[in-house]
Amino acid sequence: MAAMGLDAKPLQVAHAYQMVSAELEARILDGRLRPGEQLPGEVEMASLFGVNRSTIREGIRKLETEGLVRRASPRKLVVSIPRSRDLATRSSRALRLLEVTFDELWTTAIATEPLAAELAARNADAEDIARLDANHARLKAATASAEAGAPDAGGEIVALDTQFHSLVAAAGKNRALMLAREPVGFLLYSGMEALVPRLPQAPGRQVDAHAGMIEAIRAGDPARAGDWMRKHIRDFRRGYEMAGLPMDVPIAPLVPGGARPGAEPKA
Amino acid sequence: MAAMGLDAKPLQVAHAYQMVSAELEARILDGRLRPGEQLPGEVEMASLFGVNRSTIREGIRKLETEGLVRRASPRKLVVSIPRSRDLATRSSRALRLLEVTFDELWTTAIATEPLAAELAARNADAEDIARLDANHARLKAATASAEAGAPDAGGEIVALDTQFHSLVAAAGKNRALMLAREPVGFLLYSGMEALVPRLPQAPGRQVDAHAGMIEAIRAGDPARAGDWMRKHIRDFRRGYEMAGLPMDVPIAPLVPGGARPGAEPKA
DNA sequence: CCCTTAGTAATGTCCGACAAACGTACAGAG
DNA sequence: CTCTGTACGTTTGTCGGACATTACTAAGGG
Repeated sequence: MAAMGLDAKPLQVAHAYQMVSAELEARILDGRLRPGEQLPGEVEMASLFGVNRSTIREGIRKLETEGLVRRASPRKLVVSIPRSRDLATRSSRALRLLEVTFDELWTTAIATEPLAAELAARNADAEDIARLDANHARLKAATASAEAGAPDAGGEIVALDTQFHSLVAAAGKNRALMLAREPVGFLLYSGMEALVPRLPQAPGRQVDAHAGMIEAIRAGDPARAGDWMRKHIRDFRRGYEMAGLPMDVPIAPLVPGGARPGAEPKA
Repeated sequence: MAAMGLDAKPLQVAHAYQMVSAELEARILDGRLRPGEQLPGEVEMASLFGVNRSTIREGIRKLETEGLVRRASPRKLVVSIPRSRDLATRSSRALRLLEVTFDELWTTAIATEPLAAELAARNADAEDIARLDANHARLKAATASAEAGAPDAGGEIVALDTQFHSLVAAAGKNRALMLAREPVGFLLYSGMEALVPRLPQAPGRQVDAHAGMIEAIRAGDPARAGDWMRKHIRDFRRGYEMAGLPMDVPIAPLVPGGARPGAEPKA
């Protein structure tokens, strides 16, 4: 019974909890339910949809996970816009599981990050610049303590650098770019963790580049901000090369030291 | 009671179903559970974690929504890598809810799309080019039927254009870039829906640009492929301007014709 | 060896129940 | 009069059990 006129249509049965989430999702997406609006309680929804409360719960769980719905307080369920923070985390996780290489991330970053810097130079307001300054102050402090031989300063430098680039993107006021670059940046800059111990001069160069970029953004000079960013990103790659780190292997391998036997699920 | 030394920490209670999903998620992310591996049934997991089956279900629902787990068949729950398709859909939805403007999307695209074209020219294999050719054939057909006055050809042209750019990105073999550009492209090219009826010559120019790009990719000429893409994207903006469409308003407004009264939730 | 068929087991859904927490209303203290 | 504390009803989170449907499995027949 190979072909009888139909070509392998999925035809997945619609489960009740999926219909609940699909229905609510549709109402949110077409504006019938608007962000901030509160949803009725589980019991009431159960009677509205004509299903059991357990089913409603599973449907809500799906929307909650998708970020279309959020708990304003433990008892208030409100419609909301997915936070880019969460979306970025998800994408970042997926990229890690896909075992993307340094090269893939870097190639993407060299396209997005300079643009973010240029936009920042055009659109940054006083608050953005204050945040960049604050970040830079903390980076200088962390760099100093790293040079003094502090043990855990590397991790903080990575976190601050990641944040710096997010702040630059945020200052650019382009939400599409922010969402697109965030997961890439998050993963790419985490690769610096491996760089710091092998290249002691890296943090110093980084501090200079950040300083130059902040200055260009403050001056409202897009070209200069973009140039600093390009230089900064290229420098990162050069550092990676000099440290002898490979660019064509997963940046964050799934199983660093091999899977441990025992402690298996399903026992 | 403004400041008393603590800065509003969330301190959210950990619910059982959250611990279930968090535990499984941790095992997936550190490699103890590997993609493809099958998970035990709900009853067994319930006894393993010492919670009720309903609780397990809610936890699994979360992982399922996140894409870390998938049903290979209705009875088989396997660990999986989130599909970039799903992630892109989510991000795209979020951008729409955020009411991003044409300008934001376009500015991001002018940075990512040419890069995708360049990478495609470097890395495309025979299958990629075959897919591009197939897409282009269908686009030519749709364009012809649109010029002949077919009613619904506009929608197909949009879908084919969106797919074309995805195919180009896929041919570039950079997964980070694919993930970053997909939601932006999806939303941006959907804006062409409004363009086609007002600018009858647009599809023709589009066909030419796609043809040129495919040719450059086939020839393995990154610079030319990138140039075609830049031209194509700039042309899109020009078309948008010429059609008198605004660039600084949401590309896909949430409430197109105003909210309808009645049919409100919570009756 | 392939196909059919019966049996088993798992999922999806429902029902009912209860403790803990959250919100609210009200009473009392400052 | 405002603030604090308490009592109450409500809602959520979790539990236990139950059932129909339907995948998988394995025995049986061709």
